[in-house]
Amino acid sequence: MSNLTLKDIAKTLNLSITTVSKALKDYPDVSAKTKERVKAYAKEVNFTPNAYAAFLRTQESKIIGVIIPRLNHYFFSNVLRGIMNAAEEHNYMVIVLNSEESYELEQKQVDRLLRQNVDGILMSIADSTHELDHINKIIAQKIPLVFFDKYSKLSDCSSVIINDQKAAFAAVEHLIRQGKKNIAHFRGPLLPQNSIDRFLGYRKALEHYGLEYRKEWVFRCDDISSDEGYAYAKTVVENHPEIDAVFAVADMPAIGAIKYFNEQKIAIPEQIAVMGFSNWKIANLITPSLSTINQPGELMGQKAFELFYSELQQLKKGDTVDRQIIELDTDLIVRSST
Amino acid sequence: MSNLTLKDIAKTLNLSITTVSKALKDYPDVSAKTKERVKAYAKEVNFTPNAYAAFLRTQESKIIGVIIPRLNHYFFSNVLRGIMNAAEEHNYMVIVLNSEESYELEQKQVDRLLRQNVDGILMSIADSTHELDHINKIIAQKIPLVFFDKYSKLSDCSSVIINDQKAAFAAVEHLIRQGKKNIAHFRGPLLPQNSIDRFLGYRKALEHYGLEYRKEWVFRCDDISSDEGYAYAKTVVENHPEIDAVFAVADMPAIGAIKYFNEQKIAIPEQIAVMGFSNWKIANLITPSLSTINQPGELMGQKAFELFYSELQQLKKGDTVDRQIIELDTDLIVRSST
DNA sequence: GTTTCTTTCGAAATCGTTTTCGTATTCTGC
DNA sequence: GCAGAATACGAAAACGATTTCGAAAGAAAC
Repeated sequence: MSNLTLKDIAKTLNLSITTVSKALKDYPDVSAKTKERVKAYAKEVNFTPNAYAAFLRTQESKIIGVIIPRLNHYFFSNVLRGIMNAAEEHNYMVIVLNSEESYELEQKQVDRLLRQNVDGILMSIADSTHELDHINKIIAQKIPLVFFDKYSKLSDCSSVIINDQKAAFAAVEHLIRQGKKNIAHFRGPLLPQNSIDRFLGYRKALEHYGLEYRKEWVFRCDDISSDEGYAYAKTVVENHPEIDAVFAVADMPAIGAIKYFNEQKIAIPEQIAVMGFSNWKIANLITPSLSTINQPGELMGQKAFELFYSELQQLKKGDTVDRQIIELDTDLIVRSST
Repeated sequence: MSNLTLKDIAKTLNLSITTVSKALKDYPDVSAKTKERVKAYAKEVNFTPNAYAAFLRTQESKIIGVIIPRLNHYFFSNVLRGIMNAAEEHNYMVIVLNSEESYELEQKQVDRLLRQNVDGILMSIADSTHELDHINKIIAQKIPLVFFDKYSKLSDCSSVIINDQKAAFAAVEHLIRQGKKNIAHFRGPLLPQNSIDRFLGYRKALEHYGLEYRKEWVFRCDDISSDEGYAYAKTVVENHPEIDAVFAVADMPAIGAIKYFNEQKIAIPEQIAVMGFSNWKIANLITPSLSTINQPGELMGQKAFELFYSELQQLKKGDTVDRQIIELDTDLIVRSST
């Protein structure tokens, strides 16, 4: 019942362990008849080779590690789902670790995964990660590494990303086309590339449409929280009444802003329009529903796994791995807030 | 550099593999001097024993499996976080699998975990799970099993749960104390115990406060979605104008209802009050903010891991395991929707 | 000086699988 | 009937750590 071994099968079938193992793996030097017999019995008793013993020889754990900065974020949950479904198809297990956006924790989690001898690592870099020793350690060990969403421009690894700058441009362009002229930006923290790129997309759109960029209309959300959005919305209303639209780095600050505007009975989008980024589930549930940019989370996870898998195959063949960067399309989702 | 072994250490220190292994594990039959030498060197070269080789002897994988019905649910994300943090403290890795609320998939995932030789399984049963063969398989293999949130009344396992009935009672009691007399219930599907218990709590509260239970005021949300809440809110307004409060089985249907009431300019909570269940992040962000029952997700995850760990220790000592059921407290969160 | 007891170490078996290499048997062609 | 090739199987050595058991060396006791 509980986990029988090759030895057990060999004994009952009066064969050697070797032959049983080879029969199950379709080695050419086992007769068709014996193969049949072994496979039939193996299926009957529901035999599965012990993963740990197998590892000792093959050095393949059939496990990948995933490090994400935040567990309870809708977007990352979706990515995780995409990864897990793709992994399942290829019979891979997924160990999930959490960096909590902390550089130190991220280093530690990388170490844990390396110790576990995972076959590959998929990760989204923490906002606070400023050095890449741990990343280089992975690369040095020749373990496939794939970034998703938040990557490092400094190390050339396979990545699945979106074009944040282009997406932000589209978002702001939409606001402009709705007739908005004084568009504020609730930007993210200074470090992660996404936050920078979205800010650059904002600037680029203003420039492209001949609108003036004003530093005092940019507010920084370090935690990307709804509270920050709420607070800045208050600042906007009280100190910058000329502002007629807000483009936020993420849905959370946008929703916080909407909450404040709702409370103040400020008409959205007539008096002030609000644009988010990410298309969290919640975006469609608030009143007014939030216009935003859709990030394809599940697809991103799936592609990330596929990149890992292809790198692994190349490594096994001894080829040099060619690292790819896949840029996924985003969609402008227009709802009632713009 | 990359993963040296006991053999390597033994060679450089001119000791046997045995002695090195024992020194690292503080066996009494190694001299203090040798222990020092070995440990110092091991730390210097950052040695960590190969988990797979160790497993072959100890049969301990230091990995637990977690099966959750939905990955991108705020509540389960929080539970996962609690599990992962607790696991990390005890140097355990976590393999996460997804049942998508499907009985078939749940069975498959259990099989995968058993094949992986995890040291324990923590799971929340899928809504559609109606048989327990896979559960019994786990128990038969003497692998610690802990349920969280959604458990099975039929198999006695350690569980971490909330008292859904009591919590629902408190929610409805609150509505009654606010002066509401005609309280509808958007209940969940027929199968999972939570949904049943919340419904029973609703009935009990009505009964306790001398209000009539009316079957036609109970609406079933099979998907526990906001769309269902929205649709039923419409039904309520159009067909049951006497209803002055809604208690929903979860935040999602409650939010859907609020969306509809907002659109119809029905005053919340004056004309109709709305009560959710779970306290998702979103509950505090909509307008009006949603009163709800707080479920302590992270704590639940932490406790679930601890139950597993204590069962494991008992098993290792050869004791009979005593299975516990931990009931966590919920809080009534009163916001603007009631 | 002989015996007994500690202390400290190492040889070797083990976990379950994979894979190399060797051997026994049958088959082919002449 | 025989060399040579093809076919079918098994013995045994890995993989890396753990643990049992035995043995050497020194200390203690008489």
